[in-house]
Amino acid sequence: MEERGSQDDRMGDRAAKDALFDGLAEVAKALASGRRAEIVDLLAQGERSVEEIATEIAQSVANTSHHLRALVRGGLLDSRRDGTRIFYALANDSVAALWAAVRTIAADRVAGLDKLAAAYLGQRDGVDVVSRDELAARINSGGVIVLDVRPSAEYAAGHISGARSVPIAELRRHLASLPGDVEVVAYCRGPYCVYADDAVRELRSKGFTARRLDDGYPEWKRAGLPTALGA
Amino acid sequence: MEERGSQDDRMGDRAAKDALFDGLAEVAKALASGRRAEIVDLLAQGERSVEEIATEIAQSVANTSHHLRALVRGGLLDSRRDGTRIFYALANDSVAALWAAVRTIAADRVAGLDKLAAAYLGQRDGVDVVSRDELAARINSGGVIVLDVRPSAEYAAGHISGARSVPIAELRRHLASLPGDVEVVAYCRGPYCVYADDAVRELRSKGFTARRLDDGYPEWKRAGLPTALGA
DNA sequence: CATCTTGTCAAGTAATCACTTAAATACTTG
DNA sequence: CAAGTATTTAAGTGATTACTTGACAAGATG
Repeated sequence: MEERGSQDDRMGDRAAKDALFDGLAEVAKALASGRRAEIVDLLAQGERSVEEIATEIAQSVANTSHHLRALVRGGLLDSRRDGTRIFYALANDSVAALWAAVRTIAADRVAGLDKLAAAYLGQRDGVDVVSRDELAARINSGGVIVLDVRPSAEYAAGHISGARSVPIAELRRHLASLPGDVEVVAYCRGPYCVYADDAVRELRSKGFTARRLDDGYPEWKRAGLPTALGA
Repeated sequence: MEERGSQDDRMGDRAAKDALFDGLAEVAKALASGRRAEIVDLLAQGERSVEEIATEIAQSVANTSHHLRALVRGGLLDSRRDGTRIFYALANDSVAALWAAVRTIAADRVAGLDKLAAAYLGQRDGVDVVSRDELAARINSGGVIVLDVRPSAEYAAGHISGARSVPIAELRRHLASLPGDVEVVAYCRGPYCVYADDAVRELRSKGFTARRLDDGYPEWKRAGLPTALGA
């Protein structure tokens, strides 16, 4: 049995401090798994049922349910029941801020993340980006076509004002209806969503001038830029 | 057999996506331990050597070194050598933002965190708080005494402009020199630092009007409010 | 009510993590 | 270069975590 120094006594109980910081770390623990990070990234688009989430992250429903519980315990998610389904959503805006901070730090400072991103998103050499602010200005001044290449349900739940819904799977079908002399900007779920990169590569290979928004719809909305609802 | 959109492609994507999000989750993993959270909270005050950190979190130097490596790997810390010592510091401002987001979510939404905080900091019922902005205004208009109750080395490394250094251990000695008719505001390392709470309780028990700043020096500095250096 | 759908819980296994002690490095100073 | 200090690495152990399969619980619907 070791005796605590007088310094520790003045600082309060060591065990209590440890417990408090363990409690604070619970929040980080909730995000400390690639699968749970995928869930948060997905739910930044809007609420989803357990089954939808399980499909999206390619895990069993039981395992997904387990992860969701961990995220709720960490305070990152809320759930609500609607009929036989339970829908999960981000608890509030500070969760989106937390996820954004994690992404920023990872992109700036985690060794090898650029390679992992390239492996998933494809070579980004040919994919130029537009910032939110630049795109907002271009939309106002005209002369740009904005494509929302997410699944159409996500477009319906909220999209950039003036954007056209062209899910990536249907892009080929819409190529003919795009004017060839206007720049196209594609966007999707966020900086680590593959749809916009794929769309830009496809468009460029067909002779269009195309770039991607450097992040996605959630960031656009969070920045207070104009959005619209419905089909 | 090169079919686009075949199952093989999707499975390849899946592995790459998992790897990418595992990489993003590395950042959260770095914070996902109470001891590492304590380290980040401490380093928000400024850089520290391994030994100082080990003492502060009450762990062996070897174990602390291990935790520090994990934090560096997650991109949260940088280190520099000075003579025989190695000093660690937060890598940049987004790490402070990350830690602030974690604290906000934990305080708002983690069940039982209020009890853990009370157990460490003591009952906060009698400890009223002042916001940063209110304190900044009060300092400008005069009529308030600001006490920095952190160890004097931390005061020297940076403090709120106009604050007086009164380490908590020396508070009793300074009581006589404080005017009884002016409000006293104490601050320390942050919302989960115990010094300011202890100081306010001590001052109030001696008849002073006293409150604590609701967060601490790092948040003050991050908000761009006036600071000063040196003794 | 019985039955269906959706989601959660339980038990088990392999992998990872936190911490310990002991030894090895990296640098400074004599 | 040798000695000394500060920090990292290695090896080992008990605890925790992620995921699997199979069973169970809560509502919705006929």
